[in-house]
Parts: sequence; structure tokens; C-alpha cells
Amino acid sequence: MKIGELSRATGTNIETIRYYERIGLLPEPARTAGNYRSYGEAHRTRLAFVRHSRELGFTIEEVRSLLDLADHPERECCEADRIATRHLAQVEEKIGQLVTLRDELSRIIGRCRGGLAADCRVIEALGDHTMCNGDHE
Amino acid sequence: MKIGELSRATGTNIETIRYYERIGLLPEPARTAGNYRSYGEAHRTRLAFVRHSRELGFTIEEVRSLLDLADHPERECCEADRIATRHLAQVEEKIGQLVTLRDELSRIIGRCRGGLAADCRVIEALGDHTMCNGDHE
DNA sequence: CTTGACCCTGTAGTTGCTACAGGGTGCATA
DNA sequence: TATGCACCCTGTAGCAACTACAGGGTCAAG
Repeated sequence: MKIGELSRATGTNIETIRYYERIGLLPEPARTAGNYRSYGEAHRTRLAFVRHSRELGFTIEEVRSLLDLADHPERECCEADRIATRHLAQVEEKIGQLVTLRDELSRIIGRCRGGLAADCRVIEALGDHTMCNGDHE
Repeated sequence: MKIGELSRATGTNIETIRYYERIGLLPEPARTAGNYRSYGEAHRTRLAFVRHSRELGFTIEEVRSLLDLADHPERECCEADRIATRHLAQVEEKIGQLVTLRDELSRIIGRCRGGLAADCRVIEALGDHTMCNGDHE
């Protein structure tokens, strides 16, 4: 499989694939006579793992740890659970923040009376933090 | 006011203040004899506006537009409302994505039976996208 | 034998900061 | 007067996680 095929097969940008190789997430594949990268099924599986993890919001370093575990099936797997659990907590925190943000924005918006910026509620609210309820960050 | 004071007054990192000046979000302040930046109340207000906007998740370019409107009170303010509304939509979309993500993660996690990585549900699920319900991204 | 799609390396850009290195300023204290 | 210390200056490089070239090489079809 050439890199373009792998790209299409996994929905990953070609540049991204080469980037993953450079940072050591993907192993260096064999090369053809013309110096083209040549991938097999194992590469596709591994890249899919990486992409899926990234879509779920794991950082590259977390993906590295998860891959490391996947590569060593004889190890304890608690680490994977720990990484995922910590990540879940972060996602939940982020959701909370965004909900606060959404409420703040909703409160600010929609009061445009089509007038001049001088009377704009949005601009006014942005300048004056004390008008806020929630503590965004 | 010296930069350190402005930093404390607005809860903004000194490097960040200088960065905002460099990219033109804050005007260049007057300088003292010793070449120290010297800020006034107007600078503090403007920086507070910027920080507040950033905390609400507006991009630098959006902040630039909003500042531009704030600087021209004779203009129509609909643009501000438009920017904020678009941003609200983005925030709502992001919340939706994260909720999907959270559900996905919850489903994956917590099935660790303390065994070996070979049997790990987390790693298994990461490798196999077809186990997912939602369409994260 | 040339066209076009594909691939290669290497480097620089993106966003929004943050972190130095290597120096200067200004005020209090010994 | 010296010196210590907190603070400030410029300029550049780093972070995450890619993305986007520039400037070239490969390969199959027509």
C-alpha cells in the first residue's frame, strides 16, 4: 500500500502520516525501489488506533502510552484505564466550562436593537467582566 | 502604571501583554526615561476587554473585529452581534461533540478487570472504531 | 516522450501564547 | 559609593498537532 492509499483508507492526511512517522508514533515502513513508502495491514491498524485515539481527544503523548501498552500485551492494563479515566475527567470539566460559556454568550447576545455600536450590549458586556455571573476560567 | 502593575491589575501575563502589543491588539504605550512602558486607565480597560473576550473563547481575529467596533461607536453594531452569535453556535457544536465523546469514553472505561493488556477493553475499543456509536468528528 | 498523478525531503507556517538569554533601570541598604 | 535585588527591555525559540509549501523524483498511460 502506498501512502496515498493508506491516507484514503484511514481518512488521514498524507502529511499527518509522515508527521506521525517522524515523531515515532508509526514505525518506518519498507521502501519500494523508487523510495516510496510501502505499508501493510499492521500499519493500517496502528494508524487507525492512533486516529481513533486522537479523535477521542487523547494527546499524542497519551496515544504513545496507549500504543506502548497495546504493543506489550503481557503488561497490566490498568494504565490504559487510568489514562482514559483521567481524560474523561478532563472532557467533563471542559463540557462544564463550555456550558458556562454558552450561558454567558446567550445572555450577552440577541439584544442588538440594530442601533449604533455606542449602545451595543455585546461590546458593553465584553468590556465589563462584572456583568458576568459564572466564572469562565 | 508599569507593565507589572497592569499585569497584576488584569491577571494577564507580562509576556502576553507585550505579545498583544506586538500583534497590534494593544496600542504602543508611552515610555519612561528608562524605556519602561507606561500605561494609563485606557490601556487597562482595553486589555480587560481583550482578556474577557479571550476567556469567552473569541479568537484573536474576532477580538480584533470587536475592538474595532468598540473603537467606532458611530458604526452599526450588528457585526458584534453576528460575531458573538456565530461563536455561540461554535460553542454549542463543541459541547455536542464533547458530550458524544464523554459517552464514548464512559462506555470504554471501567471494564478493566485488572488483567493483562492483551484483554484490555480500552485498548481494544481504541483499535476498533466500529465499536463506536456516535460519530466523533 | 511527454503528461499527469503521485511520491520524496526539508523547512516554515498556523494559534495563542510562554520561556528563556542576555542585558539595562531604579531604588533601598551596607 | 557600592551592591544587591526586583523589575524592565529586546529578540528569539519553544509548545501542540498538524498543515502547507518549494523544489525535486517516479511511474504508468497515451
